[in-house]
Amino acid sequence: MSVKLKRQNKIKEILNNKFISNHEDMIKILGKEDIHITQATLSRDFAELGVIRTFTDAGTRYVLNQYESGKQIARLIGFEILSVEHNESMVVIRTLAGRAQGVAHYIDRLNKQEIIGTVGGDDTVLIIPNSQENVDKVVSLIKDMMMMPPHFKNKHYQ
Amino acid sequence: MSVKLKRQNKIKEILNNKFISNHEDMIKILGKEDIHITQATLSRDFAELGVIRTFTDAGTRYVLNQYESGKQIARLIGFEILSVEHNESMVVIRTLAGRAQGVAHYIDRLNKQEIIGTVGGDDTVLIIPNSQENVDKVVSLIKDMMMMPPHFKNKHYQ
DNA sequence: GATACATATACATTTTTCTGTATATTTATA
DNA sequence: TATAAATATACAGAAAAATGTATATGTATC
Repeated sequence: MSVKLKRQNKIKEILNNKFISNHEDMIKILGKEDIHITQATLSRDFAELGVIRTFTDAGTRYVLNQYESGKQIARLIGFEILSVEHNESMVVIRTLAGRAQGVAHYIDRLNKQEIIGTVGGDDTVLIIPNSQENVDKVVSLIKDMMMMPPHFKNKHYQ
Repeated sequence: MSVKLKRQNKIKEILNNKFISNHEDMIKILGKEDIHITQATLSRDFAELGVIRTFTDAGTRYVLNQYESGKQIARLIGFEILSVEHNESMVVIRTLAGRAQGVAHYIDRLNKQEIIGTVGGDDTVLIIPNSQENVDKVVSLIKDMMMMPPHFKNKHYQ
């Protein structure tokens, strides 16, 4: 696993510093760094890292997507959350110190109709449901999010 | 893995809502929820979750440690970081949107002598080394941090 | 300090994840 | 839209992680 971790970090570095327009290019560059993988593995790495294709004047370029982080974050977000509680009108999440904004951001991006907004402090996230009736629904949403299975399929870098 | 994830989330919930003073209690409560594990596995779960013992008037109590998050976060950090660059005097980390404060916080807590401070915005962390001479050292530190292997030993919940 | 109680860990096995091969599917180009 | 090029995925084997058993180590109590 540490092998995979190192490889994926190297891939990020290369994406940031070189103009990569297809899998083969990346595989060659990795090869020069003594990292030998097949196109299939790279395809999976791109998916996990949330790599996307952009279309520039100079042609197709693969880059990291700052917003869709792949599913790695989904797997780990549960670890950031310490508790989920609520009263009649809102849901309060306690997180590890310093991680509330990241969690709030992630929840925002779920774009759930039942959530009209979130506020993240240092270790607390406040979630405002769109109605008192939906408080329970929102709690379930959050808990599902925490449990989200790490299995991840490729489906076009989505 | 999803099994482990669910179990660990349940463990967190129980720690938040019950007074757990030893492994056996937790194992029994999990059993009622149809989660059957041995003491050895619980010991490992506690370690991974960063559970600590506190000493209250009512006796020993196991709780989540908001500051020492176990090593799960170490694994997460690498995925949050998109790039690490520097100039003569400082190091700049780009992160996934909304995750810079979490990364900055984590770096702060490494308590490295070579780092005199960090500032986290939304997707950018600025790291101030204690001297221009140490810029490279700090970059290495960050890269090592990203690669940190997820293997984790128990050593008294440290 | 000896004994009992509680927690951590070495080792072997089971389960899950990772990877390559082969191939299907998708995307680009004529 | 036919062909070629590029990427994704099913499947099987390899590698790594998770778990239980047995036991060692650590902690509390007398």
